[in-house]
Amino acid sequence: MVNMSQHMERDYGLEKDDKISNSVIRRLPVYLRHVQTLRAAGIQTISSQQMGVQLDMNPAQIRKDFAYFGEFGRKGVGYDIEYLEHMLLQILHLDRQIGVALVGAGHLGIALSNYARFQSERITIMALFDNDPVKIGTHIGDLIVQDMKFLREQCHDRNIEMGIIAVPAAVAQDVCDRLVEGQVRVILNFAPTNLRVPKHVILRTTDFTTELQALAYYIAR
Amino acid sequence: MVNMSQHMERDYGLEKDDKISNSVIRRLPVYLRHVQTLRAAGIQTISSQQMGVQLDMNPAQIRKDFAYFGEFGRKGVGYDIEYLEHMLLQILHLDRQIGVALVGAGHLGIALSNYARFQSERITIMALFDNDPVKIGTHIGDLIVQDMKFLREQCHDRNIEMGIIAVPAAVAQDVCDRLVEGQVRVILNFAPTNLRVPKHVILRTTDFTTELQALAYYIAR
DNA sequence: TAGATTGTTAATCGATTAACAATC
DNA sequence: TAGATTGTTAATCGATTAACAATC
Repeated sequence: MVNMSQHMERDYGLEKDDKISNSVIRRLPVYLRHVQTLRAAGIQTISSQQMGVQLDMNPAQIRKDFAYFGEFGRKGVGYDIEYLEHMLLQILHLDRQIGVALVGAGHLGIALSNYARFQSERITIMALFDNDPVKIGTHIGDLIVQDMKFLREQCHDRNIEMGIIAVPAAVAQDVCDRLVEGQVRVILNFAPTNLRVPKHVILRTTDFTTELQALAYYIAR
Repeated sequence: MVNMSQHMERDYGLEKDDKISNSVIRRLPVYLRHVQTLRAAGIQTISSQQMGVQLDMNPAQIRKDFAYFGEFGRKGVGYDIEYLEHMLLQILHLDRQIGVALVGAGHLGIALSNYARFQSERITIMALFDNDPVKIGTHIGDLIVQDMKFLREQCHDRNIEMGIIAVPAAVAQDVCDRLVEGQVRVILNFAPTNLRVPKHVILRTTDFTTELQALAYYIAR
């Protein structure tokens, strides 16, 4: 009995984030983007059925994904677009500013810094680093490229929550370690290499080479 | 009996590529990269056990992935690194040149054109397009930026097999349609938008915004 | 031969889809 | 009320992992 009650308390404590799978999480931004498009078009309500057709997805999956986070819809009616957008933003923590450190001021880094600013104001690149003396001190947008030796302290002092690695593979692990030392817990890596992070750090690697090579499989078939 | 023989013939025709799942295919470039690292370090043989530790993967999964494509290993010994690399390159069609058209000569496009050349010589960007009159005619590496109005005919005439979309979301569908008209069957899209392609075209979308937003979920937890 | 490791079948796990009662 | 659509449980599908006979 004691065991059971402890177990239930623990479940209650974790509440809604009771291990939502990554597959679900990665679909949320897709829903968000679509909902924003619909709102811009002046649409006010949508059913999972309609959304399924528009996004080429199974309507049951859409309903189930939403239901993990509460009851957003109205039976017989569908989902209110504005409310749905509000909830998706909240779930993804995009209802408040998220500070990001971007490491690497090459073409990819510059592309990313433009991109992120345009697309989603709440994810804000607060600091940009490189180790090239020629680049350090130059302006990119409204950011100044800083020496990588300040990476750790800047992340820590400014409470930066996310790191983006856009440097060559050879130095990616070093950059990654510095981010972790600076208390960054969520890292997006674009370098084509397998990075090692402590268990408490979330790392996602997505690199061009791997994507292209995987797609090459489908050629000539 | 006639039906059965037809069915078997069809299976035989599909042979080894009898629907290997995308999850498997996407791991192949990871194996390839690792095997190349090992070879560069002068290592000649590896077991699925060792590889599992190094890549933080289940050894049974590694063996099963390889086994879809034949018997590469030696029982009691492991896999010959050089032979494994050879086979992975062959499976991914990286043993011959693959012609790529890159659309978008912004920072992302330039980053991609550097990247792809360095990493894997066989995936070759053969043509680069943009619709900005200022960029058209300029050199990027050893490529000249061409007007997008030549996209379709160039892809068709030069037998380009893969397309990369690195343009803003607003024009991505138009670019995509032109690639398809030019007989390109495999497309990697970096624009944050849901593109429509005919069934016979393989499309993979990977965009920064979606990745960042999905990762934002894991912040503050 | 003894020890190691593959290739493959069976068991498990997890994610997607179908079905339907609840209800707007 | 009748028709529509959600939220959720059950069924299905697919992918991962364990286990082990075959064999180097």
